[in-house]
Amino acid sequence: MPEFENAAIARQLELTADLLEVGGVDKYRFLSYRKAANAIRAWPEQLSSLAEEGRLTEVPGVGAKLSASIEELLHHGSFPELEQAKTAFPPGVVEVMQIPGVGPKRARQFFDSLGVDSPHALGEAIESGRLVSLGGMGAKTVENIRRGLESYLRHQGRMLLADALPLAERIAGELVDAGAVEQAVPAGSLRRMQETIGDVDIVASSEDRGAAMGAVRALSEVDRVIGSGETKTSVLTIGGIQVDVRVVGSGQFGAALQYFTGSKEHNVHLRERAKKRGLKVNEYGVFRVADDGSEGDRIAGATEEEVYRALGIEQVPPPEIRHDTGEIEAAEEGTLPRLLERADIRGDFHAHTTSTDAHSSLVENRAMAAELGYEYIGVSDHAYDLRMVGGLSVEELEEQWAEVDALNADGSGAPYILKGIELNIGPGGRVDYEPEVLGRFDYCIASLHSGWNESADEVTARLLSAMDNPYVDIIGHPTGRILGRRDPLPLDIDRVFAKAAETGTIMELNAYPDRLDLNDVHLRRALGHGLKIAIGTDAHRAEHMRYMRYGVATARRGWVVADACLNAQPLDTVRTWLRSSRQGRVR
DNA sequence: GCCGTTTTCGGCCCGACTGTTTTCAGTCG
Repeated sequence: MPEFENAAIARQLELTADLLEVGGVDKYRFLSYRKAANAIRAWPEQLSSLAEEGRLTEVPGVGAKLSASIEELLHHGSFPELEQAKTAFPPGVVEVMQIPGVGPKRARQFFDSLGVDSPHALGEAIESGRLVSLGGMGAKTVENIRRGLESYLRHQGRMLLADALPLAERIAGELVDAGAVEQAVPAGSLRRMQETIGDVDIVASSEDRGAAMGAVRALSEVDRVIGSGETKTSVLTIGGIQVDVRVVGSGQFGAALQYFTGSKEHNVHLRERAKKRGLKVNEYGVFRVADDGSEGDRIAGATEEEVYRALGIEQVPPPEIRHDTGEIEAAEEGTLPRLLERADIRGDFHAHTTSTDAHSSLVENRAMAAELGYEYIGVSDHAYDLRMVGGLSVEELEEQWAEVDALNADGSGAPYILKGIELNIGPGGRVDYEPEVLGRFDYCIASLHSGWNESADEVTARLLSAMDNPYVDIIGHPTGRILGRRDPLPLDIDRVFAKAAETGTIMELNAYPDRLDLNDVHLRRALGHGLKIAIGTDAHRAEHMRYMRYGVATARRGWVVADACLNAQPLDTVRTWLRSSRQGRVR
């Protein structure tokens, strides 16, 4: 039942949690829904299979009650607790709760007193002056909420990693350069390289906090100061992005960095663990707890290594995998793998040229590949069937191949160019060109560019059938999602991965910032099927090849190691892998 | 609602900042 994949179940549990929180139930009750949702989102097996085998309670945080609710959800699309919660409050109230400055209590108050059941209705209540008339609502609070609503509506609360990270790095650099702080590092979801970011968190160290906070308020990017205390300053940038900077002493920097990197779930697990050992962790360090319960000696805090070691964890989990999905246990046992790094990458298989819809030439792409230190670069323009973006005819291919051969023979020592293509997966899973043409490419990527109105069975069948084609080496941007704009295709992802394992097909991790497709959860699942991953930037101009950074970050979030990554291999290994996928299938 | 090296019942993570209800509730991360 692919329409209820794990992420969808997690969303329903989170909605239930939010509704229960607005309803004001015991907090540990709604927290348990959230905790289970977190575990389910990252769980490597389909919950529907788990349910059939009666193994749902193997998921941490899922007990007797929740496993019954999940079974109901799988069979009937909902469950009694959710339905009951929905009758108490319309789901729009949950949206209101997501607005900065509004939490569960205020969302409830606005609904009860004014009937506010959507962000839009909240805007009307603010404009008409009804909000300020409520108890506890002063002019300043209402103004904060109004600005929060504005920001929420502007980018639905999230921005792309590739938009936020450069801003955060520029600000951190500015603070260090100004001499206001010793160190400044982006923390939070940015440091974890999450695909979208709510706001920018920066952790800094300085012995003169007052001066540091002043320097933050004086940053050139600042439009407005939201709040500024001894240790934290929040500002809104001219671009409407909220930036929070926390400053601590240098002896506390590691603890603060750890604390503000999160994730929340990771930190909760660490603090629980600390408590069991008679310790306490906060943003200032790791402390012993005295017999009377008061804070005792401080035993760590200057570096993250110190903090984790004080908690009996020898390896520092890389920030990208701090989701409390097994990394703490693995770090403790010392079995965390060495994750893929940018320096491991030797090439890029997904780059377009001016021959179709891109803005850079083959020569420019090759120059960028050289600049990035690559050994090889693939050209993968759109194939014939995608006429609207200038898909290449066989004659045009001959021209491109001649150019590639000439460039490869020019004796310049530049990265080797591989002849690739991005095929379109059409009706019935058919792809462009005849087999004789397909056999002349070094590799073929095949991608779905349609199917959002098809059923899960139809679109999955189309993809499986494409993988039966022995010339299809790589599946491009497998789910087709575009962050903030387009949902993923309704694929049965486990059937896709099983077929890929059977046919030796490699899955792409498309590194383009609004795709990042496969995502972290899918990647981990793909690795579980023994699949290989190819990270491609889908560059439509040479500079886009720098997006490899976000691809590598997403790969790390999915626990990908260099041995599983096609473009972390030397060229002869790449050829071997590509050949083996065709072996025994090409006549 | 979950869970067990403190427990099958009674716990369940921590601190800063803001605004307003002058002693604290709400929000945030």
